[in-house]
Amino acid sequence: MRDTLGLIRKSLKGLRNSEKKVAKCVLSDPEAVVRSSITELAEKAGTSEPTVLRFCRRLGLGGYMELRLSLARSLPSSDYIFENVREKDSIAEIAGKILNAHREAITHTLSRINLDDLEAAASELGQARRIEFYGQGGSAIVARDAHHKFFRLGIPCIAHDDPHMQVMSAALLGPGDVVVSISHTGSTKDIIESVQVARKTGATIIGVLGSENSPLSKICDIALSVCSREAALRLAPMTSRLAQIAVLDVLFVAVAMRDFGATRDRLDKVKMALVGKRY
Amino acid sequence: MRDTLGLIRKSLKGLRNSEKKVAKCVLSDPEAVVRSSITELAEKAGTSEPTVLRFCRRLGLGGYMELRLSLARSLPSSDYIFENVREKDSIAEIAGKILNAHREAITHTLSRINLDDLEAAASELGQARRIEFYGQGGSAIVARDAHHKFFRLGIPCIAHDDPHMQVMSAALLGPGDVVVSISHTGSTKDIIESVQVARKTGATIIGVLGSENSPLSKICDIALSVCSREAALRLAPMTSRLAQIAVLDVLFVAVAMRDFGATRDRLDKVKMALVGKRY
DNA sequence: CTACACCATGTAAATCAATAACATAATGCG
DNA sequence: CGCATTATGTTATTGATTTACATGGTGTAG
Repeated sequence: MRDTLGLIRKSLKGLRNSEKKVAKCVLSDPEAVVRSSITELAEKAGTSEPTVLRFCRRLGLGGYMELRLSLARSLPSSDYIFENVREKDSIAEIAGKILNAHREAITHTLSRINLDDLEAAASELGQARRIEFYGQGGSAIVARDAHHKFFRLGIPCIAHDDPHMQVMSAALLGPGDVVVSISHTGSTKDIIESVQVARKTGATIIGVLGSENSPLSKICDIALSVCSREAALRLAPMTSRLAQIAVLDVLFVAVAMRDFGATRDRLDKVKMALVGKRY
Repeated sequence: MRDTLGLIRKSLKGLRNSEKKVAKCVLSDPEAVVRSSITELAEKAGTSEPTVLRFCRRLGLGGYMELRLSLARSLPSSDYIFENVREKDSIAEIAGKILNAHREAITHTLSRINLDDLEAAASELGQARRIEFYGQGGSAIVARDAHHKFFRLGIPCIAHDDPHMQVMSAALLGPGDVVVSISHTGSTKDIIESVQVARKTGATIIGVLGSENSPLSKICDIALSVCSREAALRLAPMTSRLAQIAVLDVLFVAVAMRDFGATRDRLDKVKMALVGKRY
């Protein structure tokens, strides 16, 4: 785990009081720490150098230098992260801004996501008798992508974007079945209706959502929110889509790893089937 | 410009001989520099500390510390980048590995992609009378995603994953039309056939591909290759898919920025149309 | 061809930051 | 209430980075 900020957040409770002051200081302005000496940070945190050092050690780092280096790495590597794309931007600038926003979204998702929920979701999916992925519009693409991965695991899967198909299919589910509802806003009427129908049947509902508090998050058994500051611009939800796909990748791999022997066989079969389609 | 390695490469010719030795050393193993003291680097480069320092200054950096920090930032931020997911991995480890692989893929795509090609592709797409996105299997998802973005720009678009629809549709194209062919392997027969048909009509072919030298790349007018070391594991092409989506995001934004006034109106209309679908 | 000058590079010394060792203050428990 | 233990700060040491200076080489002009 190289995500230093996430590591600090997780370690917070196990820290001494004055070390906590250091942690707060680092979290509030990591950028500054990279530029500061240990003396400066100690002063800013209202404590002493050895305390800062002890803080580093407790994080599992060798020393203060390592903290700086480690922070420098996990920090957005660019000046223009949250800067919007402008009309006069060159293609190089646009590429830089967009791809950095994407990278940033993934970084944030990694550091913010609730691992217990992730674990629980993987467990549910691994035992599922049947998985249905629901998504509308842009999220339909995420749903399809998820379907395209999970069917390889030998679990009956389907992705539905048609709301009618969703409710009809949802009505036929039961305990042991899992619905993965994908939504950027978490307030799309159609999805919410489909989920409500599925819920009544006793199926487990997992949400892959773009925002923390939404109507949909409240009716999911497990709600996974990706970080979506939807940075670079307001053109279309791009970064959150990428983050959602990434989260489903993680779930897919986690499920695949539950019984890797069997998975490997199936994946090989899938691969072999495709050979004839290529030159 | 935070891309320190790029900066070093560009500065190479303006350097003194012994400074060049330092530069070579840094370029050959930047990772090591982050962990080294100035003395170690000087020794490795067969020169002295002050030379290393002068090298830093010539790069516009304050000192050796800044070089280390700066390198740490521009380097891929993970230890386990190319490490495979293992069966016994915890969910936290899996998430770390997968998301880092994704981030890595985006970073590499950003640093490797040919900006002239990207520019040319954006220009073609911006002037296109009609855009068709072709992709099979996993790439069909990328094609759909692209369609889902580009149609907002008011350009007639379609995504086809059915090979029959592809060839039929391709046969009806002509000069001024653009085909975006998406393929991970670049050797899928169906796509290649569709592209060949489209080519004969005089349509422009843009390829968004996973590998550099493939049959498909040879018959594209513009071939954009994403970096796809398909890091974490062999389960399914995940990182390259993400990178392909990211590249299409960049193209979408670049095209959108060509006439931002008109684009903004259209995007607003799209957004307004969705309002009634939400709570 | 030689000598002077300047530029590149290395050596040695000084400074400053990072860490270790130690001392003191605070807190908890018997 | 006092002792013990732990948290924190002070001082000292070490080791890194940087500066100042000296040497050696190279190019040019006399």
